[in-house]
Amino acid sequence: MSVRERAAELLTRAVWLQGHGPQMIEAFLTHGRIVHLPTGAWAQSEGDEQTGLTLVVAGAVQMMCAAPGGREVLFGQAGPGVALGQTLRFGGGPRLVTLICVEPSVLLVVPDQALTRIAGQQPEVWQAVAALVYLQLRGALMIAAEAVALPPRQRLAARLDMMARTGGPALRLYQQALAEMLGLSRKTVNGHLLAFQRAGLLTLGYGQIEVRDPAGLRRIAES
Amino acid sequence: MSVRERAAELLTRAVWLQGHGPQMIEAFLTHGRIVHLPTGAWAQSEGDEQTGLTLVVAGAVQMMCAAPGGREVLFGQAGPGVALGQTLRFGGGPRLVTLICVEPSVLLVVPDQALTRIAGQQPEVWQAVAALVYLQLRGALMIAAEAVALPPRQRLAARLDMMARTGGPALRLYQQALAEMLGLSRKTVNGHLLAFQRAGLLTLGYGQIEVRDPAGLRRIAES
DNA sequence: CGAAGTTTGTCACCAAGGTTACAATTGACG
DNA sequence: CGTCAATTGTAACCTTGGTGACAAACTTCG
Repeated sequence: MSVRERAAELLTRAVWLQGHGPQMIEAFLTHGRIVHLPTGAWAQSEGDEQTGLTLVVAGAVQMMCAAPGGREVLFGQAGPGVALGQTLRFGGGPRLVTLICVEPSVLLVVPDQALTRIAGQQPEVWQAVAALVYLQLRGALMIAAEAVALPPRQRLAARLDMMARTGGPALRLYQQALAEMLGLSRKTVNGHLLAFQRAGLLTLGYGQIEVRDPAGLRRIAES
Repeated sequence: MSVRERAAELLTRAVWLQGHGPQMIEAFLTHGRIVHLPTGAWAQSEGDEQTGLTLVVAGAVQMMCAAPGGREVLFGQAGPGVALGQTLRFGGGPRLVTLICVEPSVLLVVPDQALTRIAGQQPEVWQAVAALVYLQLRGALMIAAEAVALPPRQRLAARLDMMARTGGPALRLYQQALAEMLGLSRKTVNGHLLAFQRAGLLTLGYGQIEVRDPAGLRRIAES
């Protein structure tokens, strides 16, 4: 399957595009650009194309955002099918999220200008972008609630469950990264992960976590 | 000044409405509804008007959202001028945020149907709503980053600075509520607040915190 | 196959917040 | 004006995570 076909399939499944016809997907593919990036590369770092819409087609990216004091904080990791929308025309200000590839990745990038061009033919594109932003708001609130309300053990379980639901049971991420995005130390995360493994909830590997019992994790998260 | 005039003034200042003419504000006031709510009342709890746009005109509301396990988590408090947009037509799903009045409050509520009616005459209303959602996304990410990256003391300072910036230096909230939305115990919050007061950064009162040195708080948050 | 770098598992010590409880204020309401 | 409920200030004890460091296991290059 070609990269383009893969992107089209992911867009077809996207929740935020339901209700829009295939010509919208066609427009994204036509006016957007497929970029291949190596591990460690930053997405959305080229001049005036800093904002727009980005779809992860293959690979995985870490999502970072700015915290008080200019720090960049890792708050999540996204695999194929995840899209991010950020645009200056909605409220302006700098880019909210920075993407960094944690493995060689393929992205579909649709810059603001391209969205404007698309809007010339299909004004509903803004509704689609708005729906995407709304989805992101939901995700961000989820993360905030998780961080504020849950103690470390529950927070870890909740996040693993969430990631397994969106990206499949085999999670490819390092314990260090997992610790960072939960605001915990690696030691603490490692300790709980080992306990979860002993309980049969998951299997640990090198740079990999295989979730075996999502329901069990959810039970822990809610305890 | 009448409630309606007050609402109009707040909307005129709203960042997410910049670029839209006064007829948009007029539309909100005409198709929306002014509601007076007592302390403890829930906003947006009436049948099919559960989603839409809400503007706090007077008073103060607590913002809660759902955490894993069906818990409701307090994550912020909003005063006059703050608006929340949530609509089923952007991605669907249940309401993201629940509002509860912490004092007698006046809200301008513009339900989904009203927005649809407005859109009949002014399709740009969806762009305004999208801009509002984008603002909320920024806020939610800020809270998430704060919770994940900052230790308790810095987190408290950062939040106080943020609240003072949006709602003025005299904050009307209880230490218990402040502790909840930061994910800390009241004892910890109280301890740091007393330390801040000794350092001359703020003054404590009964159900009130008066920020005197925002720059000092920011310095602590970034340390 | 072997070496270098990275990731994971583990330790001891320490600091910091959580829990529970109680007194002292303050505000609200009758 | 007085009572009651809520909020704030404070204490002792304890659990828990953070820090820094190190060995073992795994990848990935050469």
